[in-house]
Amino acid sequence: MKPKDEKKIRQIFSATLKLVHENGLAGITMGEIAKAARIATGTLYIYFKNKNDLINALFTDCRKNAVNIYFKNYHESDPFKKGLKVIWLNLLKFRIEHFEQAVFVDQCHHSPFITETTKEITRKMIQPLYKLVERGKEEGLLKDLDNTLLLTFMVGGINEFIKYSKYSSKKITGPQIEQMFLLCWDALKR
Amino acid sequence: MKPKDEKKIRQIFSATLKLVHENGLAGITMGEIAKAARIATGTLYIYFKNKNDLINALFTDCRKNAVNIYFKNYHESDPFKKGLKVIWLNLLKFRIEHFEQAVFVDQCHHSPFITETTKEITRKMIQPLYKLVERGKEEGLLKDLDNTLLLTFMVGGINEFIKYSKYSSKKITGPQIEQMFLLCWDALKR
DNA sequence: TCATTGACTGAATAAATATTCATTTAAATT
DNA sequence: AATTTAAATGAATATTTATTCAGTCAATGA
Repeated sequence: MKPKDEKKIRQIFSATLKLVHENGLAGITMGEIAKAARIATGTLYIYFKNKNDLINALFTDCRKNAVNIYFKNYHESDPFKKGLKVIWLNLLKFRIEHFEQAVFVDQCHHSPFITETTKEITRKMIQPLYKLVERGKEEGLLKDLDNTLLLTFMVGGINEFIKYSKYSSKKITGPQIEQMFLLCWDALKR
Repeated sequence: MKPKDEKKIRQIFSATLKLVHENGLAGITMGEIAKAARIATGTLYIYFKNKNDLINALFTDCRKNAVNIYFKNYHESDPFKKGLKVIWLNLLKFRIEHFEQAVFVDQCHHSPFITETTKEITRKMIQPLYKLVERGKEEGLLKDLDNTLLLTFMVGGINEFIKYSKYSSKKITGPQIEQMFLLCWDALKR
């Protein structure tokens, strides 16, 4: 028998991400996805029960990718500020390199495709970041405010800047990255 | 003859915003919009040539609403920090009260509906904010960095925090607002 | 009051899109 | 090499959705 080609799933996923980035969730059809993935429309239905399933599977996949990367190279033993910067850079890098995923995930949050259970994944994902901020407060290095407040400021600045840089197709430079972290740190530090 | 009912346009707009907030751009149909606006499907086509036109008109309307509000109560003669806070509060308040518009506009940026010319509106809209930041730098109060960098950090924190608060349906409190501005100011100030 | 005009309706039609399925193809097993 | 099994195809079908239109209604001006 012929086995399923696991590579096809990657093809389908990246075709979908590309199309959603260009046209949004509102602008994708199964036909176009298949074409972009260089397979027949019917083949999509071998790998996914239907459009809904495909989108939900891709959403879950994106979230997994993201969470795997956040804590890369972070060691509890590092001094707090250094550790924070490692994670902050991971967040930044991931968002720059996988902007398509960010666009897709954002759109999914208001869409008829994603189920409430799938959304739940996102909430679980950010738990470790809460711990990080908690540590910073315990060490007296961060402002003693809502974790959410601190985290959203940390993430919001990154997200917004990358959005603008992508829309105006300007590359982000090394010095800009340093400056961004400075802004972030000045905001959060006690 | 019977005149067009201008109130209907508002009905159509707010029905569309409501539906997009719930189901995203991918989840709206002309039929549902009509139903939510309590009119017949055909009537939509009296006010708008087609779906595309409706969406573009709504987009333009949203942008106008936003820009009208940003500089409310701001006087050049106010000291910089006070003026900044006025505008910052306007941004915040608008985003909280018209979150549906924010979701809609965001989704439109990656959609097959919105034309490049319509998007141009957004770019023009933020020009006055650049001037504001420029003033802060001239007065030596803000960090001497990219305007875009400063602005995106100012806006990004707001947007992200509101997003989280809406998704978890937690009301934003007065003290939180003060704390948010503190974070923002600490980030931007020299 | 009546005639005219254009808004308004919603069922009918057209167009777009998701999904199925008969057939073909390719890998694995005997 | 022959047989089996499931993947792969893409045209056909089903479904959903945008758009039209013939008929009705309501405001206006003569």
